[in-house]
Amino acid sequence: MLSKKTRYAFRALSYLAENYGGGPVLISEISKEKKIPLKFLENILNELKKANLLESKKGKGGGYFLKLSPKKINLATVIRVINGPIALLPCVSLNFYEKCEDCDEEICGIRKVMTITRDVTLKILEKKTLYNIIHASV
Amino acid sequence: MLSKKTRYAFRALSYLAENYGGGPVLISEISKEKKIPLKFLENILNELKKANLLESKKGKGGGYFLKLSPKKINLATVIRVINGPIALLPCVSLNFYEKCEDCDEEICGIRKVMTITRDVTLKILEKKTLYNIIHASV
DNA sequence: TTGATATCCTACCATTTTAGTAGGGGAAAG
DNA sequence: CTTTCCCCTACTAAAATGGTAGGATATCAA
Ligand code: FES
Ligand code: FES
Repeated sequence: MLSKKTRYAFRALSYLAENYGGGPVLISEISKEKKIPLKFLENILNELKKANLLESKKGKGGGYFLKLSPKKINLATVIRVINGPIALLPCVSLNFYEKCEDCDEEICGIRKVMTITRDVTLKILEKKTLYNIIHASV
Repeated sequence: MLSKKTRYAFRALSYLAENYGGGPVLISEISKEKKIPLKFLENILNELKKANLLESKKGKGGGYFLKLSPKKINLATVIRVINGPIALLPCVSLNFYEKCEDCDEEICGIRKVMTITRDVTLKILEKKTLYNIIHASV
């Protein structure tokens, strides 16, 4: 399951997506509007910024805004930044690969199934963007 | 990601699947053969038993064995027993549903995408069985 | 150039989950 | 009636989760 933090990230990004092109949005506004603890949200937005999904401006008139168009930010990217691996096993992860101890990848049947699972999951999560989730006719 | 415990469960079940029909298998044998800490494995097998996937016999000649044929135990079931929900969000889970606070399910775009994701994932995990993972031509 | 505004950064903290360990109780076979 | 083996409760260390606190730093505007 995705962490609460990741769900917060999606909610915040939805808000920013809705305001795309409208200048910087205050953390405090997002916090209030989307009911996300302010200091926790601060942290989340900063991580998204470091991952190059957001930009920010300090001082009066400052705030956060999307660096890319909502159509160009897919859900897989967001999950990877905030939540970590999407695959169900480390030995199957594209971005966070780790070898399984005591298990031979060549013949491992569990791994094969999890690879298929990862592929179908990614096919959706990489295709769906912030634009899709704010214009939710799926 | 699946917990280490879940991976242990799969390994243990694979072993039991390979020995299906051959009488009870000792915990200590599985532990040794699959390199799983014995006392931890004890715990895992017991949970699988309570979930009606395994049966056990005490005393000499005892041990654990599959209650059903390997073709009848699918991976989704095992994951649910040991790991919990398969869906990425509680509001999308079929077996562990919980409402999301501060979010309207009717219009929530995130939920819609996660529902699709859950469906394709389940389609695989419910179809693939222990039999598939021990005869791993996928 | 100074003050107000807002993000940035470091560190801390409580609670829960994970990954085990320890030790004995109790059924069954022989 | 003893050995074998599962069953059960309780404990624990370490990590992850879900936050808070407080100040540093950048920017704008009077
Ligand atoms: S190689 Fe990763 S589970 Fe077997
Ligand atoms: S309803 Fe669950 S994320 Fe919106």
